[in-house]
Amino acid sequence: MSSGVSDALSGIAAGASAQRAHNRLRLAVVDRDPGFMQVLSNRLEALGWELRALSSAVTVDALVGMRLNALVLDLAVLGPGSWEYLERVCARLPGLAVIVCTGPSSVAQRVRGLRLGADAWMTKPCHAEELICVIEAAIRRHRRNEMPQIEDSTTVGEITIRPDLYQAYAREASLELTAREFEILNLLSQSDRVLRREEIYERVWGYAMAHGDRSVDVFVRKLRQKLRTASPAWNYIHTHFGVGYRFAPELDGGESAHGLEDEPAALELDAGLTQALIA
Amino acid sequence: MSSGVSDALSGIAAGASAQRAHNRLRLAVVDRDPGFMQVLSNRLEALGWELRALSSAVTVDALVGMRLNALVLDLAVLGPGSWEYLERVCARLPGLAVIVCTGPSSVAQRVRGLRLGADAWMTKPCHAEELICVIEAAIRRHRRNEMPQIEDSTTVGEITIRPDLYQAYAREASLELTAREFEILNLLSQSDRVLRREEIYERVWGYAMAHGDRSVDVFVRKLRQKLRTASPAWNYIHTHFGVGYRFAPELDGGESAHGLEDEPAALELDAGLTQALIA
DNA sequence: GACCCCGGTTCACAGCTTCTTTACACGCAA
DNA sequence: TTGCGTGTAAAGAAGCTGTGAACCGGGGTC
Repeated sequence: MSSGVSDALSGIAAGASAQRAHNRLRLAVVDRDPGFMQVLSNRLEALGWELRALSSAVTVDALVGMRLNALVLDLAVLGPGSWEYLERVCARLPGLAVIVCTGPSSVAQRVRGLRLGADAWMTKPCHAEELICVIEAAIRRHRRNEMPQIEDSTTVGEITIRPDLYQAYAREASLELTAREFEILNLLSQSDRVLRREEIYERVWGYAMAHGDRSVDVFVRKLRQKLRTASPAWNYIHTHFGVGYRFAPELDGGESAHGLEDEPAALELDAGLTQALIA
Repeated sequence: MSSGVSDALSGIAAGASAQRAHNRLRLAVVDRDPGFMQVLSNRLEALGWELRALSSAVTVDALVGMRLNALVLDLAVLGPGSWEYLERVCARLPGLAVIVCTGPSSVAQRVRGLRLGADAWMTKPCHAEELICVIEAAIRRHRRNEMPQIEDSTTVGEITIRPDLYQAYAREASLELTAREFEILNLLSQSDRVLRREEIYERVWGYAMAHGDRSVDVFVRKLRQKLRTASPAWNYIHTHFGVGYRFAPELDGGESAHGLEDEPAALELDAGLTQALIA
């Protein structure tokens, strides 16, 4: 185990760069029209996007692995079961921009597709430029979501969280968190409310949590363990039975377990709310 | 409303209704086609949306004041300067879903509109159902981003309900409600009318109540118990024999006997009964 | 190429909280 | 008074979470 901050740096850098590779937009297109793909490919290359051309449907899990920003589907290529496929993709990857781009269709079909979770419907033949704009419009909103990434280091209780180093510290000593542990701690620490497991999973893993998955619980256990050894007098992660977890530094002995007055977080929250309402 | 308790009551009623209004989606449409508006209006009313029909452009500040979820624009109505208007709206309200719904257009125009920040482009004439789906898709995406879903904490009587913490408080002390208890209290507190058991069950459990199930009664008992110990002077949950429960904070000693307060309740009861009999 | 290390995932079980069910007493309306 | 609906209490069932350990796969090392 390394004791200094410096050792942690190298490992962190790797993790961070992997994360930052997100700057290039990643797009997958399931289509079989070579001309269409060619035009699209040229245009996207000029824009610096990463294009993945697929001539047939891949498993949803494979899509998860691709870490896409957007997906363009030609339902005709998928054949029967295309609706089901569309639904599964949208359910599993709620943060993914899904655009259906296919031949002539009825209103009912378009309604169905949009209701299943597609973000937009383009009718072929269509201009590549327009399709790209539609994709951009869909991604634009998803992107804003990832904006509130606070890069400043914050201190809560005895713990200092440093997003720039992908690590947390207690009295100068690293907690030796793994990348995923850190992401969860960071997420929790940025929210004063109770976070449901599904919420945590979706924001950290990037896709929907499978029913019955207990990964979040296991990571919370590991986090608690490391937090306890680093800062034994404090209690950071609180369980809300039947709901999820909430982050709030509390001194162990102090019976401030439940109440509003001793929670500075509550005040901050209210301030945020009124601010939001004014705006 | 009678005096004394009335102050609290009116304030509460206002708070509750404001809360409820938040749940309804608010949409503004700038268009001059009466037939189109009529169809849309009918459909949206069935969905419970709040529609604001505008026959000409309003100032951006006015739009801000409307607290919309979505805006549908016919560029033709706006006339010259429509692009500029679109751009200003999108820049000022990044969280607003903006859909352009207008007559035939060129690819260049559509590209321009989307680039300026519109979320989707529909070409008239179009089917109302499809337009609604497109609006829904745009809102859906925006919603996901606005993570800190505005969950106001409300205070009724001596009780403060905090959805962000899944908990209720009385004089700074937690009521120690379980998740389900909280959900029921939260539901009741958001409605000032009598709620039938079936209604409560369906909205909290998510499926129909089995005949003879008494879970709701049991939970109401637990809630009353916790409310009583936390706030003994008040009465919050009222039983309407043969119908269901109604939430309304009332001071215990105050003999609500003198009419004004009981009258509306009686009326509601009758309404509920006839409704039940019809169903 | 074989091996090891590490982080992440899955599994099983214990302990506990919560929910449901059931039974009986009480009160309201006819 | 009678019948039905509601309040109350408690026990059993069901579900949730904490925890330790085994398993698996990728990446680096020898």
